[in-house]
Amino acid sequence: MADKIITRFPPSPTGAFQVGNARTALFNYLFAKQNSGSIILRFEDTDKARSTKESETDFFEGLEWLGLTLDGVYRQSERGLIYRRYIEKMIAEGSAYISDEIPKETAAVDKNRTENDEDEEGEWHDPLTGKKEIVRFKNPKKLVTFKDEVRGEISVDTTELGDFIIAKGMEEPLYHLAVIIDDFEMGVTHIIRGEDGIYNTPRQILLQEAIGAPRPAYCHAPFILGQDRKKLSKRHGTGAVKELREKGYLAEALVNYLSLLGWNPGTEEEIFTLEELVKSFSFSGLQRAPAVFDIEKLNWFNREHLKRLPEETFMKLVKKWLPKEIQTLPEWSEERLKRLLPELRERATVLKDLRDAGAAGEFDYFFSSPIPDISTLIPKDTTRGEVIKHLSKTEEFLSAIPEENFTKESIKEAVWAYAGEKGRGKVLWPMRYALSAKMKSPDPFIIAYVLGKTETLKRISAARELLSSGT
RNA sequence: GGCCCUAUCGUCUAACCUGGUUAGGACACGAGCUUUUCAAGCUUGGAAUACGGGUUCAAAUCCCGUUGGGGUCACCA
Repeated sequence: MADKIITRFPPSPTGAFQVGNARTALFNYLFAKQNSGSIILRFEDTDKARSTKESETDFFEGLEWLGLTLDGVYRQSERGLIYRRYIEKMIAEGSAYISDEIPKETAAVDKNRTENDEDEEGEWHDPLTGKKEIVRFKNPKKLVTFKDEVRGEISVDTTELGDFIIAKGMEEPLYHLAVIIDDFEMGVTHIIRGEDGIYNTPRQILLQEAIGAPRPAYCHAPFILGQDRKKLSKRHGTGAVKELREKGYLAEALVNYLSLLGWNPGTEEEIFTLEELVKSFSFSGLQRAPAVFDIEKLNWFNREHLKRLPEETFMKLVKKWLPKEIQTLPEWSEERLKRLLPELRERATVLKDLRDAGAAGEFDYFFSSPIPDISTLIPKDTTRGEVIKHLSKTEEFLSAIPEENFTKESIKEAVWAYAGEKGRGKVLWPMRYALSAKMKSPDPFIIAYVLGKTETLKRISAARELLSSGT
């Protein structure tokens, strides 16, 4: 009987939730769910100086938004007593010892280290380091061989590591120690992380062996890089999950795209829901080389997922993203908005496009009568008299359509033959412009349908009268 | 820099393990069609096995080297 599969997502809350984090969380989630297991969220906040609550919040919100529900939350900062137990035991058993070495005197150095720059080179030293009980690991200095699900067998000689430091105090373990104690205590069976974890693995294995913990399975996924082939960061402008959310990307789209960065399902399918990914995910589809994040492809995924949204869901999003001002326009109505939905869905890449276009007045004419410009109403090579005639003909055709059958198709059908005969530009341009007063817009049939029969006729006749009496 | 990993269109990738494909798909890009306009849509085109050596009847595929890229070398995580 196999043990329950348990994976974990262990971010250090020292910065924003990045897409790289998101993908790691996603893979852990997929693998756990696929095997009816669970996934733990563990904040690795043992570095008190750099950990922040804001960062934690960003991770929580991002994870929730993506729909990755985790099965438990831990903070290493709250587990001091647990670590003490292990550290004391290791010392008692002789696998660790207190080093009386004097701390490095580094307080004055690196003071001008750049803020907020995670890629900064060079060592960082804790200026506050005082006299503490530095605990070192008694390194057995041997060759450690482990299996990585992506790269196969990896062997590393741990001699060079020396008696590395594992704790700054009895309740202050360093990363490696805290990790293996937590993974052991939490029953973690599979460790899926970024490829930077590869070289952490041997020393963690040494530590596991020292405390008698079983060895979990390891899987190291390649990194996600920016267009410059450097690790994705704020510098690229696309790294933060929160930013993508604020631009109106769909969580489904991001999840889908991220899943395909560094992994492939072995088929030519590309559109997946989270549930489908849970079914399809496998370590064997993981790549070995890093992948470059391409916002254009994400855009495509977003459009695809936008198309697939149920109407009610899309309607809610539209109401949320459309500027409030539009919703106070004189002719605003939900029915009209509902008829407009297909058009909005087709034109938007991200939801923010709706907000921007709305703020730019692109949709105003759907909810308030526009004032057309007389000369623009008249196409080239057309006389004012002709336009008046076409407009009144159009009115006549549309009037004949029963209210309940006033659809894009019937509207087009009603005027199409006449427009073909007289010249489409000469008939359709005035019609479209009379309805929208915009140089660019969807076609006149769609606008008329959205406006409804009454309003459409009203606007066309208004334009006609404007021409007849115009200056 | 030492050590490790890696290398197919601009990007994500299939084919590699178990040599024999017109090297396939998607994004992006070009062209055409359609269209009153703008989008969308449809059709279609260009685009890659990093380089150099081997092994073999045959190499994207196996081996070696070069080059490029990534990772890693903390009292950070």
